[in-house]
Amino acid sequence: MNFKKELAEILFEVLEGAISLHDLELLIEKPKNQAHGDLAFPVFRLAKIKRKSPNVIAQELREQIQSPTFEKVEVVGAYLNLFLNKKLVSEKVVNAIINKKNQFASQNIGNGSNVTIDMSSPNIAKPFSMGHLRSTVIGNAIALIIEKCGYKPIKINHLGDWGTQFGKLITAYKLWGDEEKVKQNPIKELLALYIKFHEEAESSPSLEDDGRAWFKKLEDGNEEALTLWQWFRDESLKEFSKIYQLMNVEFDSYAGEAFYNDKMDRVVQLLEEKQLLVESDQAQVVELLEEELPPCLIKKSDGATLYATRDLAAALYRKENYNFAKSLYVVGHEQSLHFKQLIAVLTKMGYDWAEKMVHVPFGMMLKDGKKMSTRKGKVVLLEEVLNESIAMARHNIEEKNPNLPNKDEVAKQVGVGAVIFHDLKNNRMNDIEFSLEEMLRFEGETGPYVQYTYARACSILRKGKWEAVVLDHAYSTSWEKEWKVISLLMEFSTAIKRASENFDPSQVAKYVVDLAQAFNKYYAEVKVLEESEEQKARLALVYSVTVVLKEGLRLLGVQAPEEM
RNA sequence: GUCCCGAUAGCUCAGCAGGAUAGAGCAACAGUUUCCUAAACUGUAGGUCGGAGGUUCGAAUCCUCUUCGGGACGCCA
Repeated sequence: MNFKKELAEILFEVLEGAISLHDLELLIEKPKNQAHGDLAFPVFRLAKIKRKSPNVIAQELREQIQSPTFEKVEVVGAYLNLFLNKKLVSEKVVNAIINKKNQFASQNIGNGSNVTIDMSSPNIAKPFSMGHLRSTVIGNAIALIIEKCGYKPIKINHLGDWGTQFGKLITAYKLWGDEEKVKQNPIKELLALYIKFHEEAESSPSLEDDGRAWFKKLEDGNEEALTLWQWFRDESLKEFSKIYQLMNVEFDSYAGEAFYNDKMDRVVQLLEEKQLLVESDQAQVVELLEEELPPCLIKKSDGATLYATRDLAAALYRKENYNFAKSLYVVGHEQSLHFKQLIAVLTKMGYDWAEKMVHVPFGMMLKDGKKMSTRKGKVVLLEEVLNESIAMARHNIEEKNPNLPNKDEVAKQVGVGAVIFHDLKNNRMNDIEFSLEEMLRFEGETGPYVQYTYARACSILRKGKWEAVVLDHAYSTSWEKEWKVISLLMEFSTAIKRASENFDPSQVAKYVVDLAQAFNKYYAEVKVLEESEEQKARLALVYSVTVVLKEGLRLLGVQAPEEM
């Protein structure tokens, strides 16, 4: 159902190859102004080749385009404006959706190949902050979108469960910790200890050395260190799983940094064999001079490993176990240097698959224009935000639809949907200033707006007793009033494809808002349930919209209640 | 200092494989419910697309320079 391609092929024939098929497809555009038709072809390029005025060329072309797909071809200046045959196209689209249901717009670009997605990755013993929300939500949406395009996503929660921070935490716990208090409120207590550590370290820098020493012990298998670490980890995971359940996110693997503890020797060995390891200030590094990057630190002067070491081990492990076609890292953009180094080192090691690794960066969640810092206790907790959002949704239901049967369930879907959608609707590179007010807005370009549109459409179908039978006959409508909605329905697969290629869920979020807006306008203009011979066609349109809105929201990780 | 991002309406942002008059939402103002859920819809107002050059028939979009904001730059992750 790609009419752009169809037009390109017609033009290619007519022009006898003056412009390649590929270029033609790029030149054909979708006019912003509906009065300019559904597709347009600017002929400037031809004017140069043919040495005729653009307007003359356009006039000539108009005569030569003969296809039932286009009901009208107009020339305006140097533009060829084409109008699709509304009846033919609309019925094609609507029937395709009725037949394929949620499989509509599914594609098989990926051919079932594996794509690993490193995402979420919260730090153990720290609260799940708004910052981690972004990686979780973006990663989850990318997984769903690429799956729709025929890839097999493998979601990996690369838990931050290893590193010097645990040495610091153990130090702090041994100095000031209270077992009972930690048991009662693990995350909160551990966070308090972590903050206290950094406060105290300001005046007594030797604490930092103690922290590093404890981490070294942990890495060397010291029993006391390991027991504490295991305890912190278990408690943290319990807390995290509550949030993941709330957001409906699941993982294929929880192999975090600690998982690679026994796999790092091999990396170091490989680097040595390839003579890439250099000593520098008692530390082991890989120089990246030709790449014009700073050196990548592999081992600290005390022999302990670093972030990069673990990520190298993880990359090797993932390649060997999942044989990925692509390996994505949904991690904040402040870490882009790290990933450049990582890929550079792997390339130096001779692994050509390093080029299949992609850092998918995103902007930061800011508070008062500044980065949030766990060390200074400047965090906003995701769980609190989600709960507030759910409460707000619940309040709205009480006000607007008090007879709704499953209020709590719907409040959860709407509240959580609002938070997720708010994160996904804009380009992921934009920094987001944290604002509860913004997040809890349920009007305009928001998740609840789209959900509400879906609920209204579902309501029409219920009352209109719509049954999705496969219809092989024509509808008695001209599809004039429906056209805006139809032309958007056609674009669903394009939006998905773009989102998948650019790892950019906001393409789908924007699409779904556009469709909801178009439908709401239609809803205000046309009374579907009024008896008319056009009703069957209109119900088919409403049904099509519900299918696409629901699927679009699903691809973002947002649920769609049928009533709200 | 080097590198990476960003700058479009009062606010939050679309548009950025160059195309026809730069679009939404929020906020403001004025309206719409005997009729499919008003979490909606309609209308008014709001802009030298940070600045300066360049490429082009055509630039918010591409190139160069520049200003401002954010981030990263070896023993944190």
